[in-house]
Amino acid sequence: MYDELKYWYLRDHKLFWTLSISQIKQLCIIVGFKNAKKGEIIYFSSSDVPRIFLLKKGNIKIVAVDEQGNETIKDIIQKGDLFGELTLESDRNSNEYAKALTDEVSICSFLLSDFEELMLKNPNLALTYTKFVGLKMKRIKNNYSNLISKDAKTRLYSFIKEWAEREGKFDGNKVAIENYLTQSDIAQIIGTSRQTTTLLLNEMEEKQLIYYGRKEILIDDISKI
Amino acid sequence: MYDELKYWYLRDHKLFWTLSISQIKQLCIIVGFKNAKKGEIIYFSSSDVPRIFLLKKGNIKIVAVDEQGNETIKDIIQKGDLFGELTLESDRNSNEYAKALTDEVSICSFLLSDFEELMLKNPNLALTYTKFVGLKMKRIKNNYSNLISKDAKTRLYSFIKEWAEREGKFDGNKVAIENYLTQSDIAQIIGTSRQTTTLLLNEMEEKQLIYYGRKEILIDDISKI
DNA sequence: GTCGAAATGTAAACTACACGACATTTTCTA
DNA sequence: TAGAAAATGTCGTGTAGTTTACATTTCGAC
Repeated sequence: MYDELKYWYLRDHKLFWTLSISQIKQLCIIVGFKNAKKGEIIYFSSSDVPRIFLLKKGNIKIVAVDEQGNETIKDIIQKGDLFGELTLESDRNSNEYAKALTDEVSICSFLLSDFEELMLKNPNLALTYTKFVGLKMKRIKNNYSNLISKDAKTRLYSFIKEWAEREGKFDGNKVAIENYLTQSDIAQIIGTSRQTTTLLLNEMEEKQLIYYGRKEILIDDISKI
Repeated sequence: MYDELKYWYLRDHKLFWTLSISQIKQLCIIVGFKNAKKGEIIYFSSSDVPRIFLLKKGNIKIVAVDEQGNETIKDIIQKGDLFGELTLESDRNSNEYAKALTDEVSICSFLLSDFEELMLKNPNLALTYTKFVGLKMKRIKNNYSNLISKDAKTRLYSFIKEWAEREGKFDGNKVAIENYLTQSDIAQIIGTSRQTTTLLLNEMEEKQLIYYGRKEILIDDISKI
């Protein structure tokens, strides 16, 4: 891949705004690339050197499989998110993989060591990165305390609300969300069975709160959710 | 409080190992202090400037109270942990407070802005801090995926196991944990009712897996949990 | 267009767990 | 050292939500 193109891929990310053009180009030298289509499974070679990944386009889910073969969604990564080994230690015991949720997915990666070096040279980058991670942590924590105390319906409602607020296209109180998740995915995220999710979604549709489609979810009035 | 003492309070924390003595002393100038006894509630004035807190001694829990008055444990903070506003934005809607879980608790705090400034001057600190936050996030994520897929018993087992691994005193396969949590606390953390937790703990005791005391928990063989 | 797989819909039986309602024990405090 | 307040123990009852099991719909590949 041409260096120029790589440069453009990084340049418009918030995290790198504090860097000069030459610094970005320097980071680009060590960038790897991967493209994928919907449904495709992306494995990360664990034997490799630690890497950080940046999702440039599309959405992916990180799935962990335990000994019994049960799948759990560990994370939904969205366009612009960084993911991967944020710490130094890597998980040896669990095998995780990523699956593309949207039609076109592109991921770029760089070595953790290179990123660290850049952070050392550029403290502003470190600070921005820290805030990035902190924000993400806050989100996870909120989900977490939601899961343990509320019932399935409340969890679904707050999931949809949060999703809408994060990604939806607003038109007054109406919101349209591009739906890249199956009901089964949603079920796993909010921690219920697929059937319960189906039931609840239909219930919401009957109440005219939302319209659920495989490609799109329409919310009539977000203040009612 | 004397500057010398403040200096000693920070000096032995992993996060500040990369700093020189003079740098630590500089940070000390802006440190606030708070001591508390078991059961005491520690409020953080939200109208204040953003602060970062460092728990020097003891254990505390962060509790959030919603409109209905339901309490949810948001976090258990241990000796050496940093907590507070890791991002810049602060929660206005929920009122949180901290409660001392152990007899003697001491918390020191510094201004976020001062900490950020120090990070800018000292990129190594920024890097270490980043790893700190990253590690914490990983822990939370693991708990999270545990909560949604497993039943109460499994959740209790993995909670105790993790607790033991983090804080327990090992003697071969035997582990002793200093218990600063009530069964009600544990119940909230793993997301069950107090009664179920009591039931399961007694069951574990019958099976000779653990001994549960209010001051101490003894695990006979951690590999069996 | 046809076929097969994935996604969604529906319903009955079953179960883990919450919840209320106490009894008992331990700890704190006056 | 008594008495109150937490913490823990125990037991029904009720129910939200899982599980199994299949029907129907939708979508993509050929």
